[in-house]
Amino acid sequence: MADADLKTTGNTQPSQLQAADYEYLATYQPSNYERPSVTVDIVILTVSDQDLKVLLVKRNVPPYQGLWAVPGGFVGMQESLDKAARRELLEETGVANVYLEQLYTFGEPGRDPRTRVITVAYFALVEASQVKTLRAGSDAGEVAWWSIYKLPELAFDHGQILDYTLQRLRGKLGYSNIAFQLLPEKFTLTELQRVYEVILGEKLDKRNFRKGLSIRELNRSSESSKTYMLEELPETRPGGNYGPTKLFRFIDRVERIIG
Amino acid sequence: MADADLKTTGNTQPSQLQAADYEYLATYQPSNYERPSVTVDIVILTVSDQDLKVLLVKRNVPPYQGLWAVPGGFVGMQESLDKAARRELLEETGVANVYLEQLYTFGEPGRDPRTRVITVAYFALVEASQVKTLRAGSDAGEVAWWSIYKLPELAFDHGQILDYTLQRLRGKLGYSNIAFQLLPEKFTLTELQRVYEVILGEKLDKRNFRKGLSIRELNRSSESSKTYMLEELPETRPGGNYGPTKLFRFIDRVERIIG
DNA sequence: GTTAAAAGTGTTTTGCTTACACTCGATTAT
DNA sequence: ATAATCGAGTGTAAGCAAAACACTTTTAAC
Repeated sequence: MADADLKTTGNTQPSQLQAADYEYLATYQPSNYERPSVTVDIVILTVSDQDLKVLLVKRNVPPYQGLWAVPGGFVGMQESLDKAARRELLEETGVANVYLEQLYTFGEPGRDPRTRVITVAYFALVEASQVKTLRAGSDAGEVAWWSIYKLPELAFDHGQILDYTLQRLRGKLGYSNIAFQLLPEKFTLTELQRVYEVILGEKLDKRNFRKGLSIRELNRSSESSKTYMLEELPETRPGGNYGPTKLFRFIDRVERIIG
Repeated sequence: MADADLKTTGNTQPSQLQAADYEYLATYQPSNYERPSVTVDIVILTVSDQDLKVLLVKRNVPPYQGLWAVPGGFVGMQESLDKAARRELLEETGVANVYLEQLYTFGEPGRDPRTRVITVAYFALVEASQVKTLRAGSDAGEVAWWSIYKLPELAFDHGQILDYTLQRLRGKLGYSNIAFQLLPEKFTLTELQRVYEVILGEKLDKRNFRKGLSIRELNRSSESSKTYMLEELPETRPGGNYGPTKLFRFIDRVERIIG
């Protein structure tokens, strides 16, 4: 083996062009080849009513008029893909600074009957409470949250996009803290467990679930060396007709944002 | 939770357009908005000389003339992304029917100094022995295999693409059979272990490694109910100045191909 | 004060992961 | 022909993580 302890290549984009490059650029004319359109589609997910919900818009123009679709739009010529995705997200839900991740790029010819459209699909995780107003874009009528397990008929290949999203999300639950993106700042452990259950589609054991969490408890704050995921808060939330429940906070609120 | 035992949505693209769609399509004219160029870049990986190698081409035209790059090319208007990737792969290496997977889409404005280029990156895994001839494309000079751990200076954001590839590949080693794509039909267990070691960048324990494999052994072929990953073959390969080594075969050679 | 509803809390068993060292078989050199 | 070399091949014990499993506590409503 070449070098046993190398982990990644660590390369970044060279910032300097060479002399010949400038010469060439001066004479470069964008060619007149036909080009596909490029869009971003955003699968916006939230957890509410003990269910995993996705934001869909009802198309009020052809093609697929009357069917529901994942919101999306064209990528601007000066706009990165991530930026385009954030812009669409903001336009639809009014939220910014939420978790956003590129999912997959769908580019079958014929996926849009009008013309060649390649779409870079993203998914976003938002807290239900953050979303105030749902605004429809120009070619959309209603906007609504649908259970990802009980979807209406979908336009384009958006059913496939949602399948893929659910697969990715389930996969990431196991080795990341992604679930916290779907909860408010303060939450109970039961609420956290519900998020996992709703995404995985199965009930989990309460005691085993809690064993897996690394929690910094209130009293013994001595061992400050360890790295915890959750922090117990001094506050509690009154239960309805039962006892109060402890509140927790996710410690590392960094890395919420990409792009 | 809405429905506990649902696993995925199971949606597929609706095949029928509606009456209004045809009406609309008849009058549809592709708009004159400016569009980005879309390319595919293929990270072609192989294992040889106990190292993980990537195929690079030396650019003989600007920009980044003289630097090395991952092979790639434009996506045809009637061509799916997977097809375009396979075409590029065939053009460079002469191989078909190998493992190919979409990696990520890179679309920062400015990643190509000429014009806006969005590239859908793929990676391919090939056996070293399958690749006969390396053919350079039109804007490339030399073609060569480089150790992914000792790379030359790279054009565009291709260093980032290779970083990402290695990350994905390492991740997939744990929960998939992807390593078999890098080996010939028949191989020894030590050869298999070398593939894992070269990708992970660390030595593995021989006995523990073998414990993790599920092998159908030659003699006790009674328990046919279990599902094995490897099959012991009656043949052996003569060792150099040591004893013969057993040969194995990967049982489920399906799913080699996507797209 | 009895009931209802959800919170909170440990132990045991089982399986997986890790660490670790010698013998076997064939070839090569003396 | 004998010894040295090289990699193949093989098992066990300890530690750790995962899974199964049930009762008590707290508050509000009646």
